[in-house]
Amino acid sequence: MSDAELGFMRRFKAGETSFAPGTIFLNEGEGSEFLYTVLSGQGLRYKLLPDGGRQVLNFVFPGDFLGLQATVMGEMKHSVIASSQMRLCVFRRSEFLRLFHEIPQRGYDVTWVAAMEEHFLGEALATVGQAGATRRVAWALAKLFRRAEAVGMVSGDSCPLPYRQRDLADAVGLSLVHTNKTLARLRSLGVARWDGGRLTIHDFDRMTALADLDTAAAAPRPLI
Amino acid sequence: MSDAELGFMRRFKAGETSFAPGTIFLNEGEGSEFLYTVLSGQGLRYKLLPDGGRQVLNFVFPGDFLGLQATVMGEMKHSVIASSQMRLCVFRRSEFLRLFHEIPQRGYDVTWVAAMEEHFLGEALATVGQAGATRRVAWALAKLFRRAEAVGMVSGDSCPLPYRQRDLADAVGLSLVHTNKTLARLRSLGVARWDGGRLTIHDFDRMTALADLDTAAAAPRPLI
DNA sequence: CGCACCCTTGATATCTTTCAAGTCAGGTGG
DNA sequence: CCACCTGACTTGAAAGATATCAAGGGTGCG
Repeated sequence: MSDAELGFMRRFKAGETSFAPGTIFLNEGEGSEFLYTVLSGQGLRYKLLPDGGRQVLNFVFPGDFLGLQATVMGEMKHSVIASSQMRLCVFRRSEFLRLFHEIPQRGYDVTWVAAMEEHFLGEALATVGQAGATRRVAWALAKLFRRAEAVGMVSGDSCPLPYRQRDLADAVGLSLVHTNKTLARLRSLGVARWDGGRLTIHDFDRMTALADLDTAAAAPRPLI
Repeated sequence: MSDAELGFMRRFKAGETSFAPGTIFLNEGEGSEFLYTVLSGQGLRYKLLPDGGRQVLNFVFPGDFLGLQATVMGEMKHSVIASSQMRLCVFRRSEFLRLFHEIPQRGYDVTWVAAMEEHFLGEALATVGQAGATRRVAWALAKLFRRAEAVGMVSGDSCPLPYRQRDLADAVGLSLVHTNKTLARLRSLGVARWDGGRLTIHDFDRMTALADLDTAAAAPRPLI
């Protein structure tokens, strides 16, 4: 880091914070004084629908950058909830515009992150819009596993997965019951199992085949 | 525009170009030497699936910024096709990083656009994932009308809509047949009709109610 | 012990897809 | 001008996938 960068970051960073599981710390429709980078723990981005439904937009992992929408568009367009204990690095929204002026390379990195998020949502939309239940669920589990892998949370063939079946169902656009039955099918096929807060992939090749994903690992993410 | 901005833009802009309906000018999996801003005409962003399916990610309107992914991630993650005759402003990818250094405000605008796109895809995902057929189609038509409105393409209660029913079906994740029947239902309800390349909204209130959208107009978009 | 919350499973209802035809308009060649 | 073709739109009927309803089982916790 250059001196300019260090100087800016000192002003930009407001501190660190921690949230307990179940805490909603960014709220759809509200602004936020802060931006966050996830240091540890996992959560969910989601939207509530007027009719009571919920769509999970993405699973939040360490390294994720949260609150950009509130910063550039004035208010959050989705909410974020902690699913496990989360530790976050806190930044001042008020300094955000200056980031582009003082350390342009970091501004570019923010754009990179936003483009990556856009890419992910496009893939999610294609999966939810076009795939049947098995592929949707397999895709979501494979994605989750890959992301866990990218941040070193995998040990052996399993990783922590502190979510509920309801969360997965709301992510892939299936009912809870059907999601449960689809998970049971994957389990009985010997492809993957999800027990006691951990996801285990027994046959990664078959999993990615079901998910229709290429076998490339997740791209590294710039730190913000 | 400041002098710095003008000087940069002169280097950044490579010219203008035009594509005939049916031309695929950005291709999933390929890089692109250029970035584009749409001057006129309409198109589609879409992804092809290995099994032959297609997901339309968004409808392309004047003012849209295309090719960001190829620039920041090395290759396009979706394709773009012209649905009507399109005129585009062409920029050199090679100068893109310098944009952040030389005119940071424009760098911020790029981030704004990316965040907006992310917001749209989130809303699309929520609609496709949670809503039934009528709401999905009503949502898409209402969105299209709003976007046309924002760029002055609406006259009276109708706007041009140079797409096929298949395009809409692939956008909302329904079969062509079911999309057709849903359109017929909206027509017989007197809410909207889509004929001869034009969309007419007879009852905008009922339309937005069906679509579950708020009544706010689309936000203005920075020019790039 | 009883309550909550989550996961699981079977049966039934609903929605959506698929299949199969048929219409209609524009374009082309005789 | 007409026969023919193609692509897009339309419609009905049957098949298939998913949602909803209902109920039981497990676990942690007050």
